[in-house]
Amino acid sequence: MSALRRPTDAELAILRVLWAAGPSTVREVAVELRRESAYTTVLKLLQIMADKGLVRRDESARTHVYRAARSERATQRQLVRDLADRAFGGSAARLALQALAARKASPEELAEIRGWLAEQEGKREEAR
Amino acid sequence: MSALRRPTDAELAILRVLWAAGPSTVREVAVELRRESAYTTVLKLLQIMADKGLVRRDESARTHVYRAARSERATQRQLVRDLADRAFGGSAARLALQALAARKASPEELAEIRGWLAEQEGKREEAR
DNA sequence: CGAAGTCTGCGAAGACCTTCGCAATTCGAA
DNA sequence: TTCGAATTGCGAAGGTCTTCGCAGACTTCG
Repeated sequence: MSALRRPTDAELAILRVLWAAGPSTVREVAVELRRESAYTTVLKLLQIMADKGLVRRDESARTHVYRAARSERATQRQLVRDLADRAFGGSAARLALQALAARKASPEELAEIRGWLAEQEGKREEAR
Repeated sequence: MSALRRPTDAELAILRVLWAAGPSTVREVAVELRRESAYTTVLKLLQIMADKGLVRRDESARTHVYRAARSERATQRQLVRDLADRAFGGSAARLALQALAARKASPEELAEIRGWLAEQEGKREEAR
């Protein structure tokens, strides 16, 4: 149970399915990834992920049901922190700036960022 | 020469040294990473990285000198895009927001973000 | 009941990553 | 020139990741 390691690529692909679809059987996940992986590959990965603690397994029925152990949010944060440490000297803000420069943001996303900035302003006001 | 793969952890650690120190010998890199890797490990990694095209090797002297093939900026962008694709549905802006939420930004960094937002405003004005 | 289909567990193969010891070569100093 | 130190190249070992075939158990349906 090495809970601290970041999910691998294949694991993340499976987690994405689980986050989007909720608790799922092996078959459901495999169907969602059909072009990418054979059924037994998905099964094996889910078993390994259960060992690692990345997913929880409900074995009450013959056909097991898996769900993500951590939320998409929490996992994203972990990945962001990890990347910030490995490639941005620990600065998540510099990572954010590179992200903004790397790809165009939609107007909605820009609005969200503006909102977040305004929130920070508010906090600074309070702190005076 | 599989130029498209992202650098591994150990490779990134070496690249960080090369970006910070400029072109360096194996020994210089190894000294910088002394607690983490033996000399021959660094050597082997640099050789592999040269094969992959991650670093360039100057062999004109007996002691070879290595330098990063791509800038820190460009590599950061690649990593950000990669993470956006793997964990944020391709949206770099959502990645940026998670990054901002994940760790406190310094006032300077906040100012940079404000500046970037202002720049976006300018572009939208022009587009009218 | 019996056949066909589905599911899990097992094990193994191949790819990559990271590590490092050892041998051969070269350089520099005594 | 000869010896010791430094450097490169080689190859192998051990780990993880990803893949999948196959066997055995269970279910369903005719």
